[in-house]
Amino acid sequence: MRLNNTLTRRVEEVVPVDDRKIGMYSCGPTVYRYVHIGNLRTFLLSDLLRRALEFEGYEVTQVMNITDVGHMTDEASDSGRDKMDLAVADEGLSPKEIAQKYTQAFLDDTEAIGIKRVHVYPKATEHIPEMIELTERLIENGHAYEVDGTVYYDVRSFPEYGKLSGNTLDKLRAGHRQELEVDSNKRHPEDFALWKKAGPNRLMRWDSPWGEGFPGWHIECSAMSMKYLGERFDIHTGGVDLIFPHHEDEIAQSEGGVRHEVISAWVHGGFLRLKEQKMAKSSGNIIRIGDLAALGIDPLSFRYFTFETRYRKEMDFSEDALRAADTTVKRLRQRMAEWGGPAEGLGSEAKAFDGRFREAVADDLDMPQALVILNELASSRNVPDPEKYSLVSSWDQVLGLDVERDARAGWQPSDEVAALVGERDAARANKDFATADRVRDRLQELGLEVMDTPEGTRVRPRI
RNA sequence: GGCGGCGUAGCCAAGUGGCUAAGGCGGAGGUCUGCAAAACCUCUACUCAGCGGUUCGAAUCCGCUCGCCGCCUCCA
Repeated sequence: MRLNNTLTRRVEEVVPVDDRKIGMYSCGPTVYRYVHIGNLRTFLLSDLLRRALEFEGYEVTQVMNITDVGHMTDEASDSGRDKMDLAVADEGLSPKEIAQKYTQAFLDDTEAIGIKRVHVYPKATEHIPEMIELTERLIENGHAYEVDGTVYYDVRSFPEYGKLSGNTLDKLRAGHRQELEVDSNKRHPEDFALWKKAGPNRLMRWDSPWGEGFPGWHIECSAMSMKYLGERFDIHTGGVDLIFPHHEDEIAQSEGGVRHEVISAWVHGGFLRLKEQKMAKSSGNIIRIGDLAALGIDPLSFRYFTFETRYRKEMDFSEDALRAADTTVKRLRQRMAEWGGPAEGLGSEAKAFDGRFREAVADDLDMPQALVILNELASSRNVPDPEKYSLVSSWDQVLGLDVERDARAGWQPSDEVAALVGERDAARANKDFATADRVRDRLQELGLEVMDTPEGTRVRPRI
């Protein structure tokens, strides 16, 4: 497996820390609102990567945080409100109920698009002691300082700050965007909070060595990733927007805490744009996966849709393109049903296709290429149908499109349909085409595709 | 202001120095059919935002121009 590593800006071979095992951490959802299909594109990337690694025979342990502590609407000043608190106010539920509601919604949405459950979903609120412990360690190591109940990370104590995003301290200074309100307790404007003192109205608060407060945004990922995957692991995934500051700060915290490199490869997914813009929950420019059902689109077709563009490239969402993907997926399932079932073994042509498919997937998840190979196989005249079936069904370990659905279903006509088919065959035998056409219209009204074969009328559900 | 990305056919989108610029959807024609449908076959960018340059050779490298997007504040 070769992956584009944001840290080195190169495509590199994945070399696991531990032989054939891979530890992988994926930034998860904040559970005070629904996720949209833009978020899901990124979660799909982590699922695809996990499946691709397993396809290559790695034993993957995947961890995804559930962020159930709200972050501030305005991180730069104390005037911002906590997002979880806002949700609580809006919905009249407790923080715990809000978190439960949206965690379940998140799991339902990911399941609908074929995302496998990860191995551990640690919740931020259940790891406050670990975060406090790491914060203490950072203070001991000279990377952090406390002022009035808030603990800050001293970015100048970490010379490698900026290595992920390119936002090194001199660049940050040079490009200071505007007059952001600077917290006067910070030694330097670029310092960020590890632990924050709780204001009087704040709902979610915990005791700490520095008084009552709550964790900073980035510390949960450092604390929880190292708890479940160890202080040295392989891959971290997330959306491009997290590169800075979230992942940059996470590196400073983790490496400052353990004094060595923690994560080998950082993999970031590009945005899904809607109407030429980033899909943002705050602006309401969003579509949820549940909205697709109303369009008659299989949620798994969204999966296929995201495979048409390389994961790290920005892509545009359009209903036309999604419908095209939906048609392709449904046809593929139908062809699988036509191909019948798997073969005993594979011929050399089929093996060559398999090698090409695997190579594409291993090449930094080149799914656009993998889909080309899939299509070429489907229309190849040199590969027997059962071998096509075998290959596509094994590739579905990566694709996750439930390609065998139609083949498995073994659709059976109802008595009514069977009677109509008999009627039509009789009419055609008598060359009574007026009746035959009338019956065909009726079958089509029932949502069926009507095909004449040497064996007579054949029907199947229309896609 | 700093950091980064994109602009390829009606739509989505591969390709990042060299045979005729992938593939999907859509569209057109054909074979088959009583007519259809399905399936299969053929066609659908003399050209890669524009203008210069490097090169024997560029969609691919360099420069400029135009248009668009993201991060730098919560954010997939």
